[in-house]
Amino acid sequence: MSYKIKSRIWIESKNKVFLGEGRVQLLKAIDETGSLSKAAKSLNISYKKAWGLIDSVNKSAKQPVTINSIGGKGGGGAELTDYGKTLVNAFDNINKNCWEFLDTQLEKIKDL
Amino acid sequence: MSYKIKSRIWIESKNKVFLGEGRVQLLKAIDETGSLSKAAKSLNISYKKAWGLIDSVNKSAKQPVTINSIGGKGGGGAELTDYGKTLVNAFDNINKNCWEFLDTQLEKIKDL
DNA sequence: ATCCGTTATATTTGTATGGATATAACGAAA
DNA sequence: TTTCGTTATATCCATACAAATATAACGGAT
Repeated sequence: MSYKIKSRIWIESKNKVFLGEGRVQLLKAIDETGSLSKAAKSLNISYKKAWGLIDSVNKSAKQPVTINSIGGKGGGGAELTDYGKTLVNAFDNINKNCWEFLDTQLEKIKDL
Repeated sequence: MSYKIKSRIWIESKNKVFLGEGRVQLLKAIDETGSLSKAAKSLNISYKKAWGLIDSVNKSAKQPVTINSIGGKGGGGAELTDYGKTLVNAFDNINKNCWEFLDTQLEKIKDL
């Protein structure tokens, strides 16, 4: 029975949360489904919460992270921009590196 | 206007939270004040919450982390064991290292 | 012109976490 | 044996956050 080190990391911009694990998960789901409502369903979160999250992301981002369209073919949709994909990849990379780093730190407590 | 990377880490044992930043803060306050109720006051949390936290810590720890006494001189009190001090130091060290590590990762997003 | 499924938004409802409060048990000291 | 301040515990209450619901706006396709 050994210990595990868990972590949550997030990026802040102007002292407000910009990107975290939940937001990145949502951005990935938007990329996969092409729609904010479908992405919310796939993550079992309410549309309202999902909308608030990407609204917040887009408002504090330097460039658009998603492009949301109302009406038209299929009623509209949402897509991840290239900039959004870059951010998602960068966050995932940092997060994965953090996990690996913390695994090395486990040595310090495994015998306590 | 640059980004900041924030983090919260915690240690789990048997899939339950064992030590996190809040618990470590509380353990430090117990060490400083000699009492659980005083420690709770100093952190502006309720006694109930504080009691639940250290009860949880002690229940999942391999050795006692605090020793709580009821009655007697001063009504009783709580003190951090040597084992508890070791845990607090180990957690603080890992947490600090994590912050430093994440600072190095900032480079990857600072131009995004 | 109508329909459709989506984004966008407000309002109401539900829930879970912590706070406030009350009280018992305890044991050394006076 | 009474006092004292603490730990331990239960119960009730408040408040913040998310869920559920409702509805408007939109624009391409039919």
